[in-house]
Amino acid sequence: MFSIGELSRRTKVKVPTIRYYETVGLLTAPERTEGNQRRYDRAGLQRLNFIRHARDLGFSIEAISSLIELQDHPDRSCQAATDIAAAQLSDVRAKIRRLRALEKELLRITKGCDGEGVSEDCYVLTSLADHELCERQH
Amino acid sequence: MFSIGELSRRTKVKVPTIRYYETVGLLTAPERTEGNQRRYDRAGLQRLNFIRHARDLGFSIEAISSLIELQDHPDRSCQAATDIAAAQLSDVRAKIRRLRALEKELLRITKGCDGEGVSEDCYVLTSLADHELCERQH
DNA sequence: CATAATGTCTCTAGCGACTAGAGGTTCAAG
DNA sequence: CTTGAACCTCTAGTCGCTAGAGACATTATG
Ligand SMILES: [Zn+2]
Ligand SMILES: [Zn+2]
Ligand SMILES: [Zn+2]
Ligand SMILES: [Zn+2]
Repeated sequence: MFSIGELSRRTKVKVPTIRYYETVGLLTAPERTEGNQRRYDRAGLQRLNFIRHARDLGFSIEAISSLIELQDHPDRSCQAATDIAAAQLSDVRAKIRRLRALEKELLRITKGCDGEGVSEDCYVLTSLADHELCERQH
Repeated sequence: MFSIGELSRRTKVKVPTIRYYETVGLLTAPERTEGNQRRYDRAGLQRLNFIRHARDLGFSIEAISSLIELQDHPDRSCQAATDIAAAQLSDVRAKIRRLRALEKELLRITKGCDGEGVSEDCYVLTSLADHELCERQH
């Protein structure tokens, strides 16, 4: 049995975030002391570690909710879990593709000016004003 | 002189977004008709195109504000503009690095289960519960 | 010229995932 | 028993929009 601060230290999740997870239903409300303070057990710790790991991997709160729901029913098919993970992977890949396109254009833009000149002739500003100068879509 | 709807059509920026840009000071308030409706000119169109392009490249509203400020003073040094663009590039690259690490782990995780089994034995769920299974930091 | 349809106005609230702060209570150490 | 850190709830702010309500303006058609 440990306090919210202790749980925070062990999971590296900030105290207000833990309370936030409780209000949105990701964490079930733990026991309280007589003085109304939260006390967590090993199960609470594990659950929060799960949440933190999934958040670090970019899963949404909603997705994590579904995953936890599944975890709580060991006999159910895990199809939903693999679907969620696959969706997350393709999401990440889409983001990478987009960012790579941005990187390309930003590289061209930053290379075009050394910052020694004056705003009027700046390639950075000119490029931003005209998408036609871009090599690809983004 | 054209309406906000016309401006929206020409720039592909939604009407409420245009109004939002005005409230946060990105767009200067345009003239109004007698009936209080906004009327834009060519300069307004150019400015909004600039904003949209910069937003598409991931610049923050604040960064765009600075860039526009600079654009309005053609005689100033453009150092700030190149700094902002360089910062944006390194930001994008940091995001790419992070997402690539996520992609790696998510690939491992999704490969580990075909979704045919049961929640209890699911590699997706097990992996999320234990960061030790991850090959790298993320 | 009257009406109807579409466009526009302001204002407020909501999204996701927190984060910060105020003002008050409880706990643990000395 | 006192002190100070940790805890409590509640509200509001972050970013960049987006959606909706209810009212007014403009434009197209008959
Ligand atoms: Zn320059
Ligand atoms: Zn472009
Ligand atoms: Zn599985
Ligand atoms: Zn991990």
